[in-house]
Amino acid sequence: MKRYNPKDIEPKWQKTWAKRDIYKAVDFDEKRPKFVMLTEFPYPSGEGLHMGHVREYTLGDIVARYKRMTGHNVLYPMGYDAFGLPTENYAIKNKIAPQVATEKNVANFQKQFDSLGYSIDWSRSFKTTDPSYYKWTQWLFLQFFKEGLASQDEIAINWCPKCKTGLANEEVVNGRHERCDTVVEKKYLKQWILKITQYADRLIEGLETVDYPSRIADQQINWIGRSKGAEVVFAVEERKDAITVFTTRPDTLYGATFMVLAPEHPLVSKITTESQKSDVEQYVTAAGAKSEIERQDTDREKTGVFTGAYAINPVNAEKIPIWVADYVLMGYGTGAIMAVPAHDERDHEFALKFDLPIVRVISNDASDDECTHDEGVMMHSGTYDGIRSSEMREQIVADLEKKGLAKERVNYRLRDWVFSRQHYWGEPIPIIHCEKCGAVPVPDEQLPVELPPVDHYEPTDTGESPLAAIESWVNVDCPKCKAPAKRETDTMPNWAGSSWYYLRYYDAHNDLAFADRKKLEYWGEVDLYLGGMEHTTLHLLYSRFWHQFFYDQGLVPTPEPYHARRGQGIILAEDGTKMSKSKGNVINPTHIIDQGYGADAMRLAIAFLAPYDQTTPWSNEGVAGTFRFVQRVWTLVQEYVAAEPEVNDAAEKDILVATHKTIKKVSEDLYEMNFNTAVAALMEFTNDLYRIKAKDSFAAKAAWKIAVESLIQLLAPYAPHVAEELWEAIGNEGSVHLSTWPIWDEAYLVADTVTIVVQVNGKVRDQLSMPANATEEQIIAAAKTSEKTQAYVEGRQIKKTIYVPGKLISFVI
RNA sequence: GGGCGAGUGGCGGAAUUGGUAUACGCGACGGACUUAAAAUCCGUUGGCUGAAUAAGCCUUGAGGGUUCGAGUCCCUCCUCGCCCACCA
Repeated sequence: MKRYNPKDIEPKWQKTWAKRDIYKAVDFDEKRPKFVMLTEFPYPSGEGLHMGHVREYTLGDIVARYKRMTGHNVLYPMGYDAFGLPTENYAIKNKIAPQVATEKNVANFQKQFDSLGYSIDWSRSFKTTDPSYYKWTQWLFLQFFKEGLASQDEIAINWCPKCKTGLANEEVVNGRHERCDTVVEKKYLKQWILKITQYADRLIEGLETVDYPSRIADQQINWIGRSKGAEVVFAVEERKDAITVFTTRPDTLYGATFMVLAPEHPLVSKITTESQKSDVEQYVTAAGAKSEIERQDTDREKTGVFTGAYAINPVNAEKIPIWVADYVLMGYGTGAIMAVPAHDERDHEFALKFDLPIVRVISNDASDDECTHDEGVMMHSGTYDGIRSSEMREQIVADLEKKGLAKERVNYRLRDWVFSRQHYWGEPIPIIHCEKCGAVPVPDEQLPVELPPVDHYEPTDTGESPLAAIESWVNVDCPKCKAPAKRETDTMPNWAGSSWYYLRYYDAHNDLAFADRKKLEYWGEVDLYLGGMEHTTLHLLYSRFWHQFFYDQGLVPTPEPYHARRGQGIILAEDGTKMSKSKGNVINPTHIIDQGYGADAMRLAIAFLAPYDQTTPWSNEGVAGTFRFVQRVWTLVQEYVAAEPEVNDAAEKDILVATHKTIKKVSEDLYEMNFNTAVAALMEFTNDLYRIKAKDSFAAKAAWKIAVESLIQLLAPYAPHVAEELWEAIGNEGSVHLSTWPIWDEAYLVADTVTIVVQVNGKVRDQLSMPANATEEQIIAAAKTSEKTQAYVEGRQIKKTIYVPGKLISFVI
């Protein structure tokens, strides 16, 4: 008998599958239901695939294979998200073109992909850096531009001094650039902006129509941060200026005892009085010099300075001082607040420090000197005294609105998307700047605007991309008026190409459109999208925004891109910490395969490890375990093949019951994505078959045939190579992966005998094996007379008997 | 400070949603095979008391409650993880 050695079978089948092209997705196949399985495409770094990739793609592959075997026309595609900083940095360091570095890395990734046995339709693959792809990224950008959703503005942006580029709000985590951990700075730059805030409500509402886990939906809703409130106008005393504030608590207006402007607020310099001028200027300069991290530190003591000016509270005409303080942020609301120290903790702290008046306007359970934001009954609020604060909230805005001093408003935490990067390795923004015509889109027939070759890829300190140095490329004629004009030299962020890539899989090689409408309609929504939780407020949000806009433009047939989203957990190192190069605890999936475990054992180990969405440490011993399991299956099937045919039907019933039980369990688990318990069920099944074999050898050949075939088929999504090899070994024609998934027969799952648990006062005292058709009376009688139960029941009064059919009897004494 | 989630053997994790807690795997221990080891195969393996594979008690982060019965439901508390955060 041949021993199980993955090296003998895995490369062989990988080649055969590629040659026979068995994983090809068929456009317009109407006979079978379609299923689009998507996993996030990788960034082809120099390091190759890591465990996180392998978990995601393996689980995706298991689902894709299962769906294929259940009769679906499956599209499981893969591509490369290749623009971005790591490749650019690599190119700078090694003085090679990023195009060349990308080719090299992609070739390496491809080799690794092949060795894992994924059922990907590679005919639809592409890189976001292919001009034939980014032609359409540019074209789609121009649709935003034409609708006024992409524009260039000079605004304060987050700037990474190390990467020398502007960043989107989503890329800044705790004041640092999420990629390189450098503290970001504020910088005023002319930047391209995508107006994602215009889709804020749609991005929230759309979540109700899709199947996302609540933690993903909640996180997006949280990030968008919709809050309902009102804008209220405060006049500045003895001036024509007015300060508009945003508040979610207009009910506390009578308690506003001062106002605070952000240091960057344009009114600061205008309203500051002569005597306060130097203090205010000093404060504003100092605030500007602080890093975002310092600014955002909530433990910091409040600072601020009085402007010398006063505002008039519109509800009671009271004169209240206007302060400047950096706890008010220019980027949220209007950059100015009305301060209500009695009902807002930050204002409270500020008032205490600077000895400002505190006026309580809501009466509730809180003690007098306590700051409380709870609801209650109004006080010190003129004619509103005595009504509920929640009622007051609506009324006061309506009343002020009549005087033009307030209006309802919704505010978002979400910021518009800073979309330009001052780097070489990205899609050029297809705009030409003409002195006369302004920003002019590059005409469709001139797309793509290809990246020109340059000598130096280094970013500059000036906020200009290296493309600006290539005069022959920059200087062009205006497409409109033919006057001399200049190309936009900023490029798009790495999130651009990934915002629509799934659509390209539907029609990867189309030169006339980003995808053919009929193909978009045929494939429709992505049925299942598996990816990392870390993309919830980045890629996932961005691509939903793009898709919703495309839908509005009539470019795509569905309002949302992904029907169901699932996030897989992180695989930690064996010591339970995050894998990292610096700690030297990185597990390389390729090594595991090469060590002799093979792809099948590794795929099983990944599936078996834990629920897919759980963060869990990796275990090398775990792969050893799944390898042993594959080996046991291998040996069992080989022995079955070699066994002499018999006609004895000794264990037929046991074999078929185990088989159908397992088919049911594995099918249901796969449907629910409970990969770990499905593998456990396959292991149990194998153990059962070994037990039956030990007792009766391979008698009941007919039943064994069903059992072995089912085992191989159920195993196929997890361990595709060994399943294929064994499928052939038992004499089947064609691929197991194109065979029909077995169906269980409930008839085998109805047991003749059931185990009834006997409890006395809630404690288990005995188990009875009873015929399945035994009546309640028979079971109670048996329970009462059982030897073990008697010791507890004898001589006592049974107060109550509970009978759960087929499960238990409980006596209360 | 706000939102979400989780605490079960030495470890990763099961538990039909209120009905035999610890499936499956790892590790460990014992045995078979072997000159020996690896590999493989067969056992045992939550804790305590017991010679026991007799019997009993205890056990799902802690404490209380509901129930004939709670890992599962309710209340209080503790710990950990993720996301957001001077967001007005």
